[in-house]
Amino acid sequence: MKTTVAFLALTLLIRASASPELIEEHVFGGLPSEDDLMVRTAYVLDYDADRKAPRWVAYHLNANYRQTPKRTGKWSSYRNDPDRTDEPREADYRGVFQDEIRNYARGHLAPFMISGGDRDGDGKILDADKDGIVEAGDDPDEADTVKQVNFHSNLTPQHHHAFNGSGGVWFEIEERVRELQEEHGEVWVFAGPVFGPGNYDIIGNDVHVAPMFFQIIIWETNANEPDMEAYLMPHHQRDHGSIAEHLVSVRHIEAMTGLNFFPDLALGDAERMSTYSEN
DNA sequence: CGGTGGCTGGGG
DNA sequence: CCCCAGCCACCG
Repeated sequence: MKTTVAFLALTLLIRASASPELIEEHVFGGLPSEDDLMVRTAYVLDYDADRKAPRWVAYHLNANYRQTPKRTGKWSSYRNDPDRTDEPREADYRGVFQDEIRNYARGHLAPFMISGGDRDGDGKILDADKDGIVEAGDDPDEADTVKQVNFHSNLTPQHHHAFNGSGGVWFEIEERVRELQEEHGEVWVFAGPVFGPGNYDIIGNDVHVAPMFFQIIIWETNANEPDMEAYLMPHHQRDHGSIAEHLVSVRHIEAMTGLNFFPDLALGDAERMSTYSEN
């Protein structure tokens, strides 16, 4: 038993230490949980195999990373995660989108728009002219970064017309992320589903549909005073009003999810309890 | 399996 | 018009 625990601890340690600099970059203030970490070039997530969904995803975003190839062709294809076998698959979503009520599409948690930029520091990006074709001057080394963001482990069922698609509240929160990135230069984001006690809609082979989702957007005003907006959004609600109506405290999201945000930061109650307003 | 191309829809 | 979020059929 002791050796099993030691082995598990060692395994987690090795996984985490494989890319400590990426965890440091993407996960603001420390890991909210540490069950099944997956470290990718553009994002980090903690996977919940029982629900076939991430507990959370985290990413750092700046103007550089927004330089993605056009989302078309191979850059728009969803792919199976080569490092998992217990993730949702394309077949799990089959026919669901056509259902008027259960109009679920595959929604990115770490969005496509963060998957670009010069990550290896060679001065080149994948597709400067956004035509979707790798050509002379492009950096093919950045192709994996784009493909990773389209892995099924980073996708969950999201109601397209009421939530994920244009006009939906998730779509508008992602617009808010872009807006804050442009305003402050760089932001950090946590996003994920909220499962409480109770029953959930299930699609395909035991893929759980979250009844709510959260996003926390963080930026730095100075080294020790992060500013942030935390949102909690119902999944099935077409008329969602202003996104400001969904602002909550980080403590609220922690209570709903069991996660522990910013464990490495000495944040006072003011930061954790406040509800932040737009502008 | 990966790649191509055409489609829906809201908003600026 | 473009952007962004998605869908599907079809082909090698």
